[in-house]
Amino acid sequence: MAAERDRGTSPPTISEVASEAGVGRASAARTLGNYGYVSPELRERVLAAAEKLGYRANALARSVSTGVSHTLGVVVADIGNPFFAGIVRGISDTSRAAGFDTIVISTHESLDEERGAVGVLIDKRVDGMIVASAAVDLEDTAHLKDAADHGIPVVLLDRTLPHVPFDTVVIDNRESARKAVDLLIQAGHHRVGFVWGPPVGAPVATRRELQAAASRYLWTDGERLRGYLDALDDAGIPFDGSLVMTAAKTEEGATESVTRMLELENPPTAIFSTENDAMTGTLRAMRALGLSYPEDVSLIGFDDSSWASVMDPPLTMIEQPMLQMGALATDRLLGRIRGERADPATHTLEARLIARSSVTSPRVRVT
Amino acid sequence: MAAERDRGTSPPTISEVASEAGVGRASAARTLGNYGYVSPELRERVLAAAEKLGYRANALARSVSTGVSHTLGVVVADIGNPFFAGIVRGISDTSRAAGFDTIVISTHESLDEERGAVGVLIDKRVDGMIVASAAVDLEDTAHLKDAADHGIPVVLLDRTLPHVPFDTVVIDNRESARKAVDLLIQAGHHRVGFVWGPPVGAPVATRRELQAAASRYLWTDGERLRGYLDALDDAGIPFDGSLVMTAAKTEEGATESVTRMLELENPPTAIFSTENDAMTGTLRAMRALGLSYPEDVSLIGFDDSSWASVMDPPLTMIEQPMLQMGALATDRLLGRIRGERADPATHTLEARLIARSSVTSPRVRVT
DNA sequence: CTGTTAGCGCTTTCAA
DNA sequence: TTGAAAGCGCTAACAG
Repeated sequence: MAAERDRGTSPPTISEVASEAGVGRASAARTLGNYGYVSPELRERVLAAAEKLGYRANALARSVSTGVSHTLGVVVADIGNPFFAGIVRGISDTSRAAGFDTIVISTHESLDEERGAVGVLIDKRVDGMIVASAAVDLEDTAHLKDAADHGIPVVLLDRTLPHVPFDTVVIDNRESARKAVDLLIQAGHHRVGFVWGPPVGAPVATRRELQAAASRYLWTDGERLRGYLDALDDAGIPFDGSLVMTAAKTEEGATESVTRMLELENPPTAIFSTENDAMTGTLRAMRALGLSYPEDVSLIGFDDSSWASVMDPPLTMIEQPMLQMGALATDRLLGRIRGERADPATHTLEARLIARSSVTSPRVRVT
Repeated sequence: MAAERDRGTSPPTISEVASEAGVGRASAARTLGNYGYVSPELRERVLAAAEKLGYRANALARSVSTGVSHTLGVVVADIGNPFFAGIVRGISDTSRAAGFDTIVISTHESLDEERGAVGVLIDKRVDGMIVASAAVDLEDTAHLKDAADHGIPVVLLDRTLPHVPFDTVVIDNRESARKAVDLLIQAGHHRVGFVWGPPVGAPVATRRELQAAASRYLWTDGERLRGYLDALDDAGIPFDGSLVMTAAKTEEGATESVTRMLELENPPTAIFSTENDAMTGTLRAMRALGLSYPEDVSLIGFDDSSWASVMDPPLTMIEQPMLQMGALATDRLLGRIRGERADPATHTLEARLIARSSVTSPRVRVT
């Protein structure tokens, strides 16, 4: 039963339209649902009746019948984060154009919340879902497999997962980071700080230890770290654990870490920050120490924004194609929903390094 | 009929669980839906069967029966805009905690898209909706009334609408703007530019003309403009149309307008920008002209961010309580959904002026 | 407590 | 072409 909704005020159903028009339910349904054959004459009467009653199809009931909801699920860590907001904007625009709406859920980077979110999306019978998963290895992906088992296509966004049969859209984190750090090295820097590493707490001593730690955390962060190491290797620069941030991934954590680095006997002459908050944290630390860029330390950051370009001097940044990522992920998902059968593929978009004025040669050290 | 979904792969239904458990459909439904009485023994068997089959309730079917979807609709201009992203984050968090998911739709500030969005949400039988409407007067609100007529509570967010029976959550735009401009005036400024007025194209000559124009555009912008005029009035400073931006509301528009103002014979000594992009556009214009703040021109902007505080010098900004706005709007909506009957009210949250270092006394003019 | 049965609003088969 | 009737998966009266 329809609970205790006002029988009088409740929206008109297709049956009511049918009797108002003096035709059978099926004919009303056919014209209102745009399928099957209806004579122009009946059609007209049904339309008039619908108009008169203010009829609106109940999409839920329709979905129960057809098994199609025209709704997509989107699971991200934090919709308030400009990066994800940009992605969601891309998803939203392209899915809406294709006639799909999106249920967006923020998981606060918690795997448990993510499981709940995916569960709810399955229950609500979304036609597909896009997820930026907090999972790091295969054992954490049962919920995604669950969705797939229910016949719901999944595409992974921003983060890959090993050995998992889903289309995936990411950027070339490792290569972007490598290019950025390489730019710094080419400018003459040998000591470059890395802000936003695996949040293990204490600084890490060996490179092996660091890589092990990285593999237990977010894929993107790990990749950027690998890119950093790649650049160091290419240039034959030895790894120094004291130049890698391992504090909590917050702006404050970044500020503290950078402060510590900058107070080292042999401080970094350049810093690469891998996140928006890592950059603002870095700037805050420098400010407090009375240091300027690029004179005292050269800077490159991730996630370009209008602000980065109006800083004085403007910051050299890596720009992620957020809208494109969202659009491509949606595109792939819609393809699967339409029944495309190709093997799952990983699409890697290129992030662009926007050279501005926060990089220069290191000052000759006065010892 | 369930279209051509694989009968074999299709998710198990409550009937299948029932027969697997060897009980009646109703008992299975009761335990799986957590209602009515079921003996522990049957309950156990049902649960086991459900587990075994990997049963998940079909929320759509449930909604058709109960008339409740546990889904909220959110309609904003642009989910990619950090302001709306913050609001949506607030909505998402508090609604999820109450067991509701959210369908988010971006309308690109188009009334037509908004109408479509509201229509879809009605069709999908959301239990309520929160909308930051692009409507400016009563005639544009038929779609909202439509939702209400369908028994769907609506709460307005960020923008009020006159003579409309909806709960509304906004900030005190006018008063915040007044305070900001007053701060500038108290510092000694008599010529303060206003960036982001009604986009009428050409500069406006009279104050009356300006106000008329403002009333045809976005409510928030109009209010901020009124606050600006209030502050001028309080200080007895005459209105000067050449100090009000009327170009397109983009960063480029702001840059051009500010450039024009700054090249005036008698340029502004302070600028109040009412949007994030208005501020970055302003900074860009100043940079191009070789002007610095606060020496050459004092600055106050709307929508604080991490970046504003790491600028050198840090910018004085007005901070909108985005999360709170979203949370409060959701709270009001959930109240209505629960059946609260109080008269619709407008809740005005306070925006905070964060004084930093972009305001100083005007330089004595060397004529 | 449990099962039978009707019903939610829509789609879709099937015979007329 | 059209209408009757069955079906989607679930809830909820109702009898027992």
